Amino acid sequence: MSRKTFQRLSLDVRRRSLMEATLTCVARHGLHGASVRRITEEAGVTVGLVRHYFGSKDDMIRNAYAYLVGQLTAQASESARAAEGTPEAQLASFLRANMTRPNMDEETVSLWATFIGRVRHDPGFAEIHRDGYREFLSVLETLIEPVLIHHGCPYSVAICRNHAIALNGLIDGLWMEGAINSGLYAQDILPDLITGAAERLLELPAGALSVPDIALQSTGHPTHREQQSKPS
Amino acid sequence: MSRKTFQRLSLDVRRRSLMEATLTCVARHGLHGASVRRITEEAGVTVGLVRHYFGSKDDMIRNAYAYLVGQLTAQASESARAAEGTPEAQLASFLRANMTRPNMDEETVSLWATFIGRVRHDPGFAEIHRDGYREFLSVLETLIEPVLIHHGCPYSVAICRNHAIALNGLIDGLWMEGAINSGLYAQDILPDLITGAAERLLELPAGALSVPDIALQSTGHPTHREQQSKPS
DNA sequence: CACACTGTTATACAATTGATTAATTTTAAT
DNA sequence: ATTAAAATTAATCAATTGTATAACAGTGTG
Repeated sequence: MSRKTFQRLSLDVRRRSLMEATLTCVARHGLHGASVRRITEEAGVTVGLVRHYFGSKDDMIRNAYAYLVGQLTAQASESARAAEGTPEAQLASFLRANMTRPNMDEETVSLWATFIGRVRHDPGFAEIHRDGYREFLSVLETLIEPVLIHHGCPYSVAICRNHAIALNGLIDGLWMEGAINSGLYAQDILPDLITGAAERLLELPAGALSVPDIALQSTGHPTHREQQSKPS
Repeated sequence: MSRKTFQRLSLDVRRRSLMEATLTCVARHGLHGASVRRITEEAGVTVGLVRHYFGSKDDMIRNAYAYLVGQLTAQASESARAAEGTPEAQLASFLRANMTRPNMDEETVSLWATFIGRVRHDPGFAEIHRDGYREFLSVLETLIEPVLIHHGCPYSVAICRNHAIALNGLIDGLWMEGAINSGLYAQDILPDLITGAAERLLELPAGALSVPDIALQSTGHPTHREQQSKPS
């Protein structure tokens, strides 16, 4: 009967491995089914390590949530930065990125929702959520501002912020319902749908955010844009 | 040591009492903290009744989720029906109702999010969610249609449906982020914010959905509408 | 009033939970 | 090679979990 062989990993690597295993288990079995044993088995280690790297299971889960939110906001900022070209193209690319993989992913949404449910009663979760939300709003404002100015729309910090709040609501709602997708509509209508909706929300001329020939390869659907998204 | 005295309640009453206790516990402690013992204590009964009224704890929770979704959609339909007057006033009233109590309630949102997190991996939950979502979309389409027609907007079933999807996303997102409210803005800017956003989303003339003097008492804020929506 | 029915309580049970501790093994420094 | 530090395992703990079962008690029926 020999002991399990193991590797000593650096603090960062091991911590991240445990947090990712935590997220995997929470997504798969819910918060209630994500036991320390399942998580550590998923990470390929034994239970004792939880205490060693995090004080407790709850602490590990909080850290995993922060890790998830960090990934999400980083991904969002990334999508925004990656898009080049006009401010319109950047905003459009950001919106479309949130309606396609990998950003719009059912497992991620499940995770996100599960944690959101704990925000109300756990101050630690609340802080993590608030920071992520603030960051997302900030990114949106940065993207919206030059578009409004460029089109000579009525502009002020307050207007821009209100637009960001509304647009964030739209993104969140479509992101969630779209990812969970109940089969009531095809998911691939969403990129065009949100583009049109954003144009109207910001009172831009129709088509202001639609793809200008090139420039949107990064969304994954470069070639076919067409009929289905035309509400008018 | 005497036994606990008790009342024999009708099947419906007892079942509902157990489901409500379940929702209370899930909201307060999360799915993982909502044990059979806590739930039955909350309901004022002993653990054995779970097996008697529901086959298992999981079955009870599924039923509680369906009960919650039923309440939510009923509340939404109610808000829609309660509003009288022009189609614009009805839609406006519906939107505002979703941005104010009792519809916009942090505990309800927490519950909703917690359950959404299980939709992906539990077919029972998925079906319940889909039915609720379909109902909500249907209500929205019914409200949107006459408004579009009345304003001579471009109209078709497909257009109306796309508008409903977008508007539903907007409502869901704002409802959730607003209820959780992280203190990044005042919650009471939301009724006016969503009204304006909906006007632009549907390409209605500015002010088409703003309160026409009376007609909106049912939202709970009849008298003061104005100044506070300026975040700056 | 006695009866049967069943809603309800009380208790027991095996399984799982998160936490703790001591014994080991890896790793790096000497 | 030796040694010391610490990362990791393995085993144990009391507490809690969901379920099952038998005893009890309230309710309406004859």
